[in-house]
Amino acid sequence: MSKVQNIKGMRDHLPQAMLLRQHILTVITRVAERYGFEPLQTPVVEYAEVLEGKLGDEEKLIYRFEDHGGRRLALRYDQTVPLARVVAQYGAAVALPWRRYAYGPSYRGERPARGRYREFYQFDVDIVGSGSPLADAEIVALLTDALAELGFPGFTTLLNHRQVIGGIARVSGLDEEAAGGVYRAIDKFDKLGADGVRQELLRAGVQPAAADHILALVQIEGEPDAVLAALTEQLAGDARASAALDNLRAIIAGLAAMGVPAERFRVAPRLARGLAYYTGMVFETITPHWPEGSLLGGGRYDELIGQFAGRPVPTVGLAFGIDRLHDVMEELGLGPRTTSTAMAYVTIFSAELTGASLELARELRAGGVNTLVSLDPAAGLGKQFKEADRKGVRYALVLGPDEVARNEVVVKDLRAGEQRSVPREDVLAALRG
RNA sequence: GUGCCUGUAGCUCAAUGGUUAGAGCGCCUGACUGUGGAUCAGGAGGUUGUGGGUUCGAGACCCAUCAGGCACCCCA
Repeated sequence: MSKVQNIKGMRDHLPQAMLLRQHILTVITRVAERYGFEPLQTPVVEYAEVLEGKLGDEEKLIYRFEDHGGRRLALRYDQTVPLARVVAQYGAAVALPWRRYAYGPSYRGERPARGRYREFYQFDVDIVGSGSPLADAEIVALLTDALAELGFPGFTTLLNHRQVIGGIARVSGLDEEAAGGVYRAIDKFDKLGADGVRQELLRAGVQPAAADHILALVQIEGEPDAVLAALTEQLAGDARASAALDNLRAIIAGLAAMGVPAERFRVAPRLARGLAYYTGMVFETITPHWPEGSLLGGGRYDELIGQFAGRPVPTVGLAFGIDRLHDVMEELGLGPRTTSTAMAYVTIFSAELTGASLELARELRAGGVNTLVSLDPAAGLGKQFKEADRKGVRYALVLGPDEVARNEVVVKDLRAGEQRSVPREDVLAALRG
C-alpha cells in the first residue's frame, strides 16, 4: 500500500489534542501519587500464553503474532494481566500491599467506534495484596478526586458485587451455567428498559417467573443503605450474596469516612461488567454526557494474580480510559484550551540584532519561561507577530535598535492587544506577573 | 465479527449522468509607518479515498478495497 495513512482504529494525536491528553495525565498522576501510588511500566508485548486463559470470551480480540524466532507473542490487552505477571515474577521484591499506577497503550482487535479504538490508552491504579474493603473504597475515592479535579460535572460511580449478581441468579433458580446470559441481559437495563431486558432473559432460556423476580431485584434503587437493606432481605437465603452485601456495606462506610460525597456513588445491582476475572466489588463511572458507555471501570479480582503467583493475592483496581476522558472533555469544552507550550515569542528585529534576541530568549528560558524565538530575521515584525498569534503564544517581545539603546524590551500582550516598554532586567517579572 | 450510512481543497460543505468541479473559512503575497486580529486587492491549493467496471460521457451509477460514523456484539 502506497497510501499515506494510519492503521484503522489507531490514532495520531496532534499537538492540540496532546496538550489536553497531557493535562489529563498530569492531573490523574498527581492524584494517584497523593494517595501514595507508585509508577510501573511494562512492555507492550507479552508472550501470548501470559494473556491467554484470563479473559474469557474476549480472548478473540487479542492481537497475536510471531516474532523472528517463531515465538508466540501478543500485544497487551490491558495493564492488569501484565501487573499480575510482574507481581508473580518479582516475588518479595515488591512489598505488599503495593499501590501501583501505570499509563500506556493497550490493544484490542475490535470494530472502532466513537470513544473506542484498537489502540487505546489507559491509566491504571491497583492495590495489590489487600482484601480490605478500605482498599476498595480507596480506589473509588481516588477516581472521584481525579474526575472532580478534571472538572467533570455530574459523574456517578455505580457499585455492585459479583456475588450479588450471582446471588440474584441463584435465588431465581438459575445455575452458574445459565448465569452468563443473565448478566449480559441485566447489564443492558439502562439501554433496553425493563421490558427489553425481560425479553432478553426469556430468550436466554429463563422461566418467566424467574425473569420477573430478577427484574424486580435488579430495579431496586435509592440510597445505598436502603438498596443494601432491600437486597439483604431478598437474598437472605444465599450465603455468598449475604457476605457480598456485608462487604459492600463496609466499602460504603469507608467511602463516607474518606469524604467521598454521597451523590458521587450508588449501589446498582444491575451493573454486571464483562471481564471474566472480577471476583468481588465491581464498579463503573458514568456521566449523563456520555450515554453510550462508561468513563472508566474496575473492580476486585482476587484470583487473577494467583494464577501466576501460585498463592492468593487479593487485588482491586481500575482503569481510566484516557481516550474517552479526552473525547468527553473535548465535547464539553473542559480543560485548558492551550495550543502552545510557549508563553513568550521573541522576535528578531534584523539580522544584526539576532544575537541580542537569542540572548534574551536564553535568559527567559533560564528563568523558567517557555520561549519561542523567531527563525527568520528577514521577516517583518508583522509576520513574526502573526506567527506568535497563530501559535497561541500570549506575549511577543521586541528588541529593536531603540530598545537596545535604552536597555529596554517591548512586551506585547497579544491577547489584550496592549504593549509596554519595560527595563531589560524586569522582563522576567513582567511575564510572570 | 454482522448490518446500515458516509468519503469532493487544510476545515465545513455545494455541483440534474453532460464544458475547464465551486463557495465560505483558513493559508500565502501586498496595501501598512518598527506591530498579529479588522478592512481592501491579488494568489496558491483537487488524479472527487483507492482500484476496477457500466456509459458517447462518471464526483454522481455498479463491484471491490481502504477509512470514518451509527446500530448490534462487547468494552476503557
